[in-house]
Amino acid sequence: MKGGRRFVEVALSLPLSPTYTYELPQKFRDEVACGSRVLVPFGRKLTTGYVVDFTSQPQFPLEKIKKVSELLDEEPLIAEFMLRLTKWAADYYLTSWGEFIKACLPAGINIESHTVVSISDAGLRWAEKLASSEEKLPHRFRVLKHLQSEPALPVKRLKRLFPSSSFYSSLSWLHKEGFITLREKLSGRASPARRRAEKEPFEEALPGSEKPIELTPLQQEVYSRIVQEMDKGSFSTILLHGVTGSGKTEIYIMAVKKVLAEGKSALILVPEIGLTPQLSRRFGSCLGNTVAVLHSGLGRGERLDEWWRVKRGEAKVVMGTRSAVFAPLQNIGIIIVDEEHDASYKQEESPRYNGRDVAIVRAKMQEVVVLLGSATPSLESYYKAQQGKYLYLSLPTRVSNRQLAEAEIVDMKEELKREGGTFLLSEKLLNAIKERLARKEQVMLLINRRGYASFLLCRSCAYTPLCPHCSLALTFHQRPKRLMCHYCGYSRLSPVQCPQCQGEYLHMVGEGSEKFEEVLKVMLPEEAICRMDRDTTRRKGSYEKILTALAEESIRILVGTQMIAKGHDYPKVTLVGVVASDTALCLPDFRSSERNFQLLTQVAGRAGRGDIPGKVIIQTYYPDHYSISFACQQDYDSFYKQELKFRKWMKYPPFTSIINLVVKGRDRERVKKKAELLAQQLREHRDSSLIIMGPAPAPLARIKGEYRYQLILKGRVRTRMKRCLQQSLEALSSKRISTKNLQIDVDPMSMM
DNA sequence: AGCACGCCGACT
DNA sequence: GTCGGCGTGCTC
Repeated sequence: MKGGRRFVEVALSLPLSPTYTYELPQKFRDEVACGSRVLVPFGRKLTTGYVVDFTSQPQFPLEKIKKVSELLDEEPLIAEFMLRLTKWAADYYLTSWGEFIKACLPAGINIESHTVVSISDAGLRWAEKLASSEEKLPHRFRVLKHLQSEPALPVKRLKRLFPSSSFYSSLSWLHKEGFITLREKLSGRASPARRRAEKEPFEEALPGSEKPIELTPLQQEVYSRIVQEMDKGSFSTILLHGVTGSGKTEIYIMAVKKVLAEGKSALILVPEIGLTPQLSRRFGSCLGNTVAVLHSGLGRGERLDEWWRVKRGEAKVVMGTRSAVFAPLQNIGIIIVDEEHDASYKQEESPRYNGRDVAIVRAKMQEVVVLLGSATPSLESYYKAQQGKYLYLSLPTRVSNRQLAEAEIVDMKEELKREGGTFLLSEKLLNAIKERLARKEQVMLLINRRGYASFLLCRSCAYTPLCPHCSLALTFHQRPKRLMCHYCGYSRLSPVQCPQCQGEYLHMVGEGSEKFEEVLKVMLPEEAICRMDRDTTRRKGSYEKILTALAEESIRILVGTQMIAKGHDYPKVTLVGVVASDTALCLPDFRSSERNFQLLTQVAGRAGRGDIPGKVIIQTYYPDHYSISFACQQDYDSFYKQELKFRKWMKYPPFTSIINLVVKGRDRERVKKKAELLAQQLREHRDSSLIIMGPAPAPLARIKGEYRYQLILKGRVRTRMKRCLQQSLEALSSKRISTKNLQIDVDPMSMM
């Protein structure tokens, strides 16, 4: 059946949903398989595509079908089940298949062409003539003049030099007249270099070099239950709900060792690998160099090396961030998702997906157990467990009979009535800090706001500098003195005077981590105080540096944002203080209570991990809020019940799904009208599952110049609903879905 | 996404 | 007339 292999269906690494048909030259017919990477002509360009199917009867007119230019690999890089997984993801998240396939290959491996412009002899002569006339030239001649001095310039760069919407018409005019030549140049061929990364932390460690793990009876019980589930050899989801310090890591390691002993491989997902150096170190020392680490912090070469180690089967354990869910592991035995509630599993750029949810689907496709672990499970996972869809296992106590930290609430309303009371530090917290320091212990202080002041306010005209792209006030930073948007990253120098009325007094409202650090240093001048937030950990290695200093006790007080709440284990930290614990509650996010509860519980978990009992002091203006009081009591179940009630009252049941319609484009106002039209059409479909459709609450409504609409569905995103969405979109753009101006971000809260 | 094409008002 | 702005449609 050679004829059946004459044409291939190719998914392109572009945001285009359909697959394209190409003719396969005879010489490739025996080698190409599904999952092969090929170089194909597309429009004027050459681009990388992925073979997803073979046909003998193309749907497309034969005379318009082009030929595959090149076969890029001897063996298909994408395994069959990866094609299935990415196809599922593309359908589910309404993104192109090719983009998802691209996401499961190491960055930079693809080959693309870019157009290079050169000036011709005729063009040079013409440009000479132009040089004499100095009056403002038409766009195309300005471009031509610029090319005089450049032998060859990529179109992309030229476009950036002459930004105008008529750029392409100028270019095609110059081309038509023969003044320029256009060439396609290939780029991006990254050879699978066999360069070993230096400073390789796991290189020396041999498997089993650490002393054997001893499980407590409770851990043993949970582990046996997991083993029982794994031995069934089929798909199931386990939710491991273990309080902070209950020893989930030991269980992960045991499960991975079991899988390795059976000759299978394991995948471990963590929220942000840089934030859990302890965890990756433990895995490394227990399992040796069979562990590959995949995360965005790696350089291109390192990433490629690690990827190939996995692909070749040299590395049997992959530990990585969300993108590692697409790691090319063969014969997988278990998938572990640590801190499954963490928001960083969600990728906010295209292709948008949730690593945890893709992990569950992968586990289902490969018929293995997926273990979701957390001290504060997401509402949706807990809900599934309650429904019996997930197996629920819990570790309600800490190891070594250690108690959970005792928590105390300070009502800041009362504190401010007191003489000498300040916004930032209550008398109680200050005294507690002094007490711990006198005992040579360590303190962690959480202030969940970066920068120096939340915003500036002119005292004479009440002007507040806002982000030009988002509907948010700019945060004032002291070092360097800049105004920054914490949503989109926009930043500019801070004005000295009010830009509106030239008033001299710009009042600073709301304190951030920078200011808090300053205040502390004044109050406790003798102490070694360190701040840890996005601003102080931007440089590579600075994060580890701070944590090492903390471990060596050269830091006595660590001040920081939520970054300090992540899984650290420092036995000398006996006090955790939370300053203004309500900032998270004031966000326009229906998950804000849940996030607040999770943050407080996680940070409280940092206290008392050694032999000395820990203490948590929470300063708040809302001492009665359930997310705070239940976090203090470490009572997840009560919180869960309360939150469920709250969401039902808000019409956001736990099984709600959200579809964000992200609308962007130069003329945003007009596109916004389009989105409104779409909303109208969707409402006319009268799908019973659709309950709310409208602009997302500010400031979610406008981020980075995009407008967001939200579609809130009762229940998960069902096929029927998706079909309706697709139809409406197609009707709207009259053709296929274009992700150019209308992006869909499906944020389903429940799966399977 | 990247690019071509065609329409339209504005202005040499 | 042509320039530049903008919307629309196509790429196997």
